[in-house]
Amino acid sequence: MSGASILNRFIFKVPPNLKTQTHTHQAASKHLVETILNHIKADSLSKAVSVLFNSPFTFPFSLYARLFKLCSSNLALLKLESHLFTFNPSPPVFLVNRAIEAYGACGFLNDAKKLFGAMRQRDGGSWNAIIKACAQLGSGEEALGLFSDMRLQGVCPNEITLASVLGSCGVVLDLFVSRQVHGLVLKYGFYENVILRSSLVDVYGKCGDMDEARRMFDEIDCPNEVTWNVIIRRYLEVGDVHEAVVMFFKMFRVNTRPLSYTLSNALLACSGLFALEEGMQIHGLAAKLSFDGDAVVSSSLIGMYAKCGKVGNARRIFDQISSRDLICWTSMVSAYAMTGGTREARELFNKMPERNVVSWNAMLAGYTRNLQWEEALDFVLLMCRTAKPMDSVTLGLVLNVCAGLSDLELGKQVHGFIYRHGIYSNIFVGNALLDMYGKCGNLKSAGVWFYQMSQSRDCISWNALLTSYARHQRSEQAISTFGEMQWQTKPSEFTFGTLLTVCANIGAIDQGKQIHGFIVRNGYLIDTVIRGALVCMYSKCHHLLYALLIFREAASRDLILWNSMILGCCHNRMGKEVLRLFKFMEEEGVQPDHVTFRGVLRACLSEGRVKLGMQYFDSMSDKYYVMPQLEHYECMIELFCKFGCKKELKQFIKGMSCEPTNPMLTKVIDACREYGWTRLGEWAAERLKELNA
DNA sequence: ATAGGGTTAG
Repeated sequence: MSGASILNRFIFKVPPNLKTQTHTHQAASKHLVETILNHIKADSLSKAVSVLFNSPFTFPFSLYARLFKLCSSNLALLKLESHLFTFNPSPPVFLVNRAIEAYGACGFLNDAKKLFGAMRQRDGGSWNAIIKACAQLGSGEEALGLFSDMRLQGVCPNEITLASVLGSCGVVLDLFVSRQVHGLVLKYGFYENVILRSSLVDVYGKCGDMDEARRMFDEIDCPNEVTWNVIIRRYLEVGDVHEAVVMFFKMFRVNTRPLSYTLSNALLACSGLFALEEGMQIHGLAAKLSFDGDAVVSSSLIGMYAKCGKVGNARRIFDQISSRDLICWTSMVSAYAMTGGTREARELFNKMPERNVVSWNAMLAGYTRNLQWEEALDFVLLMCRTAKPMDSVTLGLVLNVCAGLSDLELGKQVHGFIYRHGIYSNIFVGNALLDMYGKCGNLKSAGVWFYQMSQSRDCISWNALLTSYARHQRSEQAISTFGEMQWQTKPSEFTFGTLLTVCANIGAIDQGKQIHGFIVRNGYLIDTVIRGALVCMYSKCHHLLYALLIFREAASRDLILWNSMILGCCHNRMGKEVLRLFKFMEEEGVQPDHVTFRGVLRACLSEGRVKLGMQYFDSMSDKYYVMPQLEHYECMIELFCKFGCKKELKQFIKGMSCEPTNPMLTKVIDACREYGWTRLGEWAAERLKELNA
């Protein structure tokens, strides 16, 4: 559509001379202005413009100006502009400025630029209009270039210019240029302007310099609601979620009414902290300030409650929204999907009045989050069949599905698609691709791809590579990757969990200790995952005392940590310790699982406690509702064989709820030969023959 | 006549 507006202007014949306009025209014009105004009032802009367009004479400039401000569609804008120029070959500069602004607001940067370029006379407003259009349509460099042209031509920037220029700095993210513009704000004496000061807070924050942003903020005497919104949003974006919440409550203390978006940002911060209590407090404040039913606030409330696991609350909010938009619906679908309720999510998804990529992604993310790979694949196929638009998030999720299904072929196809569409520079997609190759066991492709994304790696990329090595027994490579990683990025808690497990698997006590030291020296938080991995590493390396020490230091112990300690003792043949630990665990009220019982039964085996072993085995299903698995049956059979308990063995193996396996029967046959239990031995041999027939 | 901020999905 570029150039259409210019063309339009020349297609029209020479405009009639205004002086020849008759009185009847003027009367008709007056009537038509009323009609147009009525259409504007009734929100039917296209009708208003149509009436104007079909009138063979000009209208008051103020009417054109008003319509330019309202114009939201390309078609209406074209008509408006061509009508204006048809009857007014050189309209006043301010009106052309309005036209440029209108093109900018509609996203037609090319038309805005052409109009600006064709102007014979310009004022500061023309420059402001074009700079703003460039800044808001993401052409920050161009906006800054225009600003420099403007100054070269001797046009003096005013406050409005500098506001747009700061907007461009926020697009370009250049701290150096931002400081220069900051200097201009001071030089021209606009420093008392709250909008410019807020923009400075905004720009420094966007460039990631929160210290400078905060200094700017603190210098403002009367920050308004936008200023507060900016500082809270920026803290949220740089990940200082805590400060975001603190600032939010500070805003209340100075009696500033928050914007709906500010409530949203504060709620987002709470979601990041899983801070249900603060979130509910904000919910209360929102209600008091009569924001209930507001779509923006409600969407964020739904997100916050879902993140904190309270889907019921989220649903109640959803039901109370006065007019639900697409985002409300998507938030609710996502709330169900992310808390395990993919069925409810799908039902709601099917009922949505309209959907966009985000809605489809939210649903797909639900399936992948809950490891429902088949459902996820069906959903992707549905998206393909119905030609739904996809974006980089969709593709990342599709790669997760490939990884979950270990479907290397499908993964390669997606890789091809990504390559053809040039989306590979997206870090999320890049990492998903790396993860896919790693999980599918194609370490060579993972390595090649990792090399190719060398310009754009982050911590997640390194972790993905490290985990692939760890998972496929390339322990030394995993450890050396950790060394290389530190040249490019800071390791995360996740990295240590994987690395310590690697050290545990190969008994690399020296490296394990080094990593432990690294964690402590660099002040990382030892969460339950790292603690469990440390316990596991030290006990697998036969440093049981260290393991116990770390276990004891834990403020709270979850099932995983108990299991690590129990299995660690098992590994060191400390059966008595295992049985004691299990008693303590029961006392703390932690529910054991099948892993716990693997340790407990192994302890009974090493301690020769046949009776106790039987009691624990029975208690699994009777008391703890843990289904015995093959490993538990195997352990019991070994227990009976080792200690020569013929009667118990016979009763156990014949009463099993599953068929005895090959190794189980072999073990029984060996035992029978050793103890001379001929009949049981014959029975077992017979079963083994049947099994292998 | 013209300025700043901003909700959802991984």
